[in-house]
Amino acid sequence: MHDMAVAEHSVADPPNASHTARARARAELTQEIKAVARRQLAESGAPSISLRSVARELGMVSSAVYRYFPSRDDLLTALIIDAYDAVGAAGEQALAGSHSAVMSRWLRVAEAIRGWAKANPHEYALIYGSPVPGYRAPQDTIAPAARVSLLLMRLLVDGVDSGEIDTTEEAMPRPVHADLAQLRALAAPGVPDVVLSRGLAAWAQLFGLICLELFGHLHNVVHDYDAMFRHQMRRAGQQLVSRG
Amino acid sequence: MHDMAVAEHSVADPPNASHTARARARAELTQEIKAVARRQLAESGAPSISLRSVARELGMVSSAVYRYFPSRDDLLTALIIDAYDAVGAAGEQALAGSHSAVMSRWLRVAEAIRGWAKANPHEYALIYGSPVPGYRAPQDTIAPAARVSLLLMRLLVDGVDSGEIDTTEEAMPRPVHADLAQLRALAAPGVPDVVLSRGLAAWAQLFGLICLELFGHLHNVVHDYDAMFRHQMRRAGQQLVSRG
DNA sequence: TGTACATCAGTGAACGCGCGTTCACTGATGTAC
DNA sequence: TGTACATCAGTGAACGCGCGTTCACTGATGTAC
Repeated sequence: MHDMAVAEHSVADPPNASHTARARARAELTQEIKAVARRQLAESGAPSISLRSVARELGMVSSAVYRYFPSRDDLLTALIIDAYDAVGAAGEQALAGSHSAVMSRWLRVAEAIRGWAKANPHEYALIYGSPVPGYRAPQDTIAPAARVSLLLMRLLVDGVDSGEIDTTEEAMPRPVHADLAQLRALAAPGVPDVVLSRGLAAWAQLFGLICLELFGHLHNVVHDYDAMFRHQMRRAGQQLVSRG
Repeated sequence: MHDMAVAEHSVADPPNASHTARARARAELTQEIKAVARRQLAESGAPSISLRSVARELGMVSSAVYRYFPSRDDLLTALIIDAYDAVGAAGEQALAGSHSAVMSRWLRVAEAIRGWAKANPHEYALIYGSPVPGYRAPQDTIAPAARVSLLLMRLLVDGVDSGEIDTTEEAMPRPVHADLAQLRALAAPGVPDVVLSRGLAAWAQLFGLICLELFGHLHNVVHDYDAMFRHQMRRAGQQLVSRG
């Protein structure tokens, strides 16, 4: 996993301390601290994660945690990066070794993302819900955050290449075209505006539906969430593949 | 406005104290407390709203606030209700006296909701973002929360009545049909499953896009948010009106 | 293999802060006769 | 219109709590010769 990359380096590391007992202990405790923080996150949300309570739960004194994370924000950052990596991994695993139709791959990714979200609602909220007040995300979070979006981009590229995705052009407002052109250059070579636009629509629908479900806005409206989600994503997939 | 209804009654009211100086002062201070809390919400998010700091800013002692709100949670509830009412009002105002095509009404509502969200991002986050940890929404919030959704329902009913919305039936999984039937009975008489399903899709896309934008997930991807939103909502509107 | 020194992990006490909520109280505003 | 009593708004002090962060320290683990 990418888990440790940032955390390990968040406090100065000895240059070649890869396999000493100390280094192993350090790596393990770093993971344990994150695990405890994640448990507290799952129990009562991001704002109530505190270094002191994490330390307490680990049976160490609060100042000791500062050997591993220089501040509370750095611990939060590590959790955020892990969460992004976890959704990304969940999505990637759903597609692993699968070269089936774009439509069925889309459904698999969508289900995987929702599955992860339902299993880790507070982690989902941490990255896709309201930003934690006072917290400024550092650069380190950008790459992990992009990981899951790249899945959709790859799907679009593949679908266009294989001809599964309808690429009939449509009129596009100039500023929209400008943004889409930049996105194409960055991550989706050969995917025309229409398809990118439909991709964003599908994306918004996917995350919108998950947010509505997770945050309770479909309470008393939807009861069989699984069925509704699958049905909506099937529709979204159809509209992603063929013209609207 | 519906603003005061709940707050006023959150602490026992004198039976016929409608126009005494005391009652007016009470109503005004209730509003002032909410206004200050809203400002603090806008500045640093829901978790950092505190009765003490509100009291401080109003130049009163912290315990005095308890004459108006029996607890911090009740103040939060009042803010949530006000926020729901505000989006609802924004949407309703966008449609006031308009009997134009469903498509243009949809666009107007969508723009109004996004406009309100951009003007009041923390209030938006308060109601549509991650739930405030430890806070349990009381029954009072249900009706105001539904207000804005009823707008879409009315739109669907009107569109079906006028024939603007395509109602060609489609296969629908049984559990999905069950949920939609109940929704129809509750708030959208005469609107067939297909249309309700497309309505939910449009809804998810609308809120999904706003969340993605507001919470920073389109950073460096979209630059002209206004144009992109309008374009996406136009597409969503088309798919709402005619079969997918 | 052994010793001297440097690095690191964890301790314990402290600083300064803010929070929600309760309670007995004073003084002003309202009500009933 | 005037008085006696009840209700209410706001005060000030207190309880008990948790938080992030710093700092000088001890003792263990590592490194270089």
